[in-house]
Amino acid sequence: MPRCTLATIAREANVSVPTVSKVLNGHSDVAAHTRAIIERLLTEHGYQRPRSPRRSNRRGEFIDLVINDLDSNWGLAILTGVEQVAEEAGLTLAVSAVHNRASLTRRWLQSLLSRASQGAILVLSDLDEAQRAELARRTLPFVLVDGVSAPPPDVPSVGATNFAGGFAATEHLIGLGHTRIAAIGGPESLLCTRARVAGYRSALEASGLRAHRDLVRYAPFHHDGGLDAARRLFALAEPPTAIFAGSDHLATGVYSAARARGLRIPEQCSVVGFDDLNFTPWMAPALTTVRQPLREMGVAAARMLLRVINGERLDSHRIELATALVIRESSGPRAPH
Amino acid sequence: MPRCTLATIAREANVSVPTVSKVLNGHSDVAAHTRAIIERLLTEHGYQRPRSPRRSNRRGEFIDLVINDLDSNWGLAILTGVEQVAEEAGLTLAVSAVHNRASLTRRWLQSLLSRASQGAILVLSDLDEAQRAELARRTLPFVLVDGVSAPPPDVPSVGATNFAGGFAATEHLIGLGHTRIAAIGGPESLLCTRARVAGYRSALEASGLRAHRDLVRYAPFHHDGGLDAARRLFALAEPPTAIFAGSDHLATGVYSAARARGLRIPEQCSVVGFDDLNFTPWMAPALTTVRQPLREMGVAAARMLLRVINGERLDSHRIELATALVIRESSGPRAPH
DNA sequence: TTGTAGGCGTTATCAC
DNA sequence: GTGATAACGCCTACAA
Repeated sequence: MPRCTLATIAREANVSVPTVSKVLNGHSDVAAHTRAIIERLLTEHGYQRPRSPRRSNRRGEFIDLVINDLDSNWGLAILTGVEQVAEEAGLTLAVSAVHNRASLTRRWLQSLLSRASQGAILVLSDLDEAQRAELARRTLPFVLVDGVSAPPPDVPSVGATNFAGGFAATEHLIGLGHTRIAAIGGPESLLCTRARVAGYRSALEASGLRAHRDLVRYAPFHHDGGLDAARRLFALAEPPTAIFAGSDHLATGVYSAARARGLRIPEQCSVVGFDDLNFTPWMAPALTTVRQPLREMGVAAARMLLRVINGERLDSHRIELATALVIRESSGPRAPH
Repeated sequence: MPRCTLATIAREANVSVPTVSKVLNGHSDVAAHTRAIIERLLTEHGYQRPRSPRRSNRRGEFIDLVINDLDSNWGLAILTGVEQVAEEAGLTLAVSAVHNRASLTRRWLQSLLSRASQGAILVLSDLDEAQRAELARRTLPFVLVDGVSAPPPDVPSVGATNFAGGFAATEHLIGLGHTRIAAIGGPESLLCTRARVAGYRSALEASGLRAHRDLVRYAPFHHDGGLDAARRLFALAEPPTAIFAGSDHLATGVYSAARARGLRIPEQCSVVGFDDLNFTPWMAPALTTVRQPLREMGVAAARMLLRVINGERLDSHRIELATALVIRESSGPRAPH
């Protein structure tokens, strides 16, 4: 059987070859109906582009940024970095949020395909196999930032040294004399959460301590998540004397829970956060936290994307930027009990 | 002689009517040579468009958001609101930052014109006369959010009740017994700053107090701006017992200055901020501030833009959303001195 | 009837 | 030559 070419598809779809080419390249001048038929045929035949890309499509001057959730000022720092690089490269940045909703992801992908985007950066959101295949057919490059799950080795991705961050935070607390140290991670499904908690466990084990099951919690990345988890921790028969929160927003919840229970930070409970968002120095007490270079992560992801777009080789498909413990006032020696 | 129509031109140029139409509307898919011929004929015949414009150019599916400075999480809330509306309307949102630089503004405008943007929302940034004219020629609508200067009456704009906010904040402090109340505004050139400070003055006057010159300062909207201004205020022979800061970020600077001088908030100095960003409840003490519905402002601006794009009439060219004083812990009665 | 948008084929061209 | 793509302009449908 001969290799499937555009001509094959065109014949079956009763259109001209250029029309198929247009669908493949996301041009807008194809009727939605026609496009659907052609896309189906392309999938059915498992069409593969020739490896050496043809005269490359220098059409739109866009790149896309998809952030799962724009509401947290977490994403802003990344956005800022991406915007800067896009601006320098003379590319327009299209921003969207998908709020963990599959329908929005599909919609975004659809709009991306019918536009002339050169590539996409996905933050804390992920695509399923079919969606990846669709992008691959179009040879639309994408880069993951803090992907949901471990990305396939051939997908470029950017992250922070979450494991090392979790380790450093916990080690710091151990060094202050704490032995009952709790962890509140973000959603358990997230790669970054798992790495941070793994770092936490590892630090405990390295000191001969054990992570008691009750002391590890998972909660959504916001104040109320932290509040709720910390409440339960404080209600334990043997409450922790220190808490490693997997994000600064979670840490604000821990503060609220401590305050509600009349616990003073750090005298009665030390707290360490993660992210180092810009308000942490002004919290009271100022939050000890693991700094994550979010803006730089955005810059790195955007530069990576540009390299892929320009057909340059990546030195590495995975970049992890260093985290650093920032010690402020919310962590202190364990109180003699 | 019959009136000159596109058909006349088309016949003479040996092209179809749609092709002439495309030249007239600046579409790109006409060869330069053909376009030149047609443009010459159009000029020679003195072609006039009919007065009632036909279905106008529904070109790209974009709208643009230009934020002067993305770095502050101030803009994030607005961005979120705009994104939501754009998504609902099936439009892609292009985001850029211009950092108060004229060159970047020019570049952005250039890219906007060469793209297929349907319109733009400008946040805390402004266009000069020529730039406005350029947009008008293309009939590209735009909406201002918190414009730099008072917008011309025919330009749609969205803001908050800054005057009322400044008034409420100051009245609150007066009610607590303060008489030496300082204000730290943002940059003096900004409309929102002037309105907030005017509200402050007005409240003082309404209570028979006077705004001493030394007690009104202007500083850039960030921590260090507030720190610097507050330092100078505390160094006065008669320092203020309360400070109204024109933004929450400025207020964080006031906190730092107070701490550095050993002043307790609110016992020795009350502080009121402006914006109610998401971290203010976790500051210590929790910041009393004037809430500004930033997200809703983004929504309102985007909806306004859509109406203009669709040729609908606006009920009003100026929308001001209400501010509200949120009393927390950073404001308290004047200490007996 | 005039003008416009969308859709798609024709042609030229390019890389192999 | 062959596969794929960019450029261009006509046809059709439709809106005023």
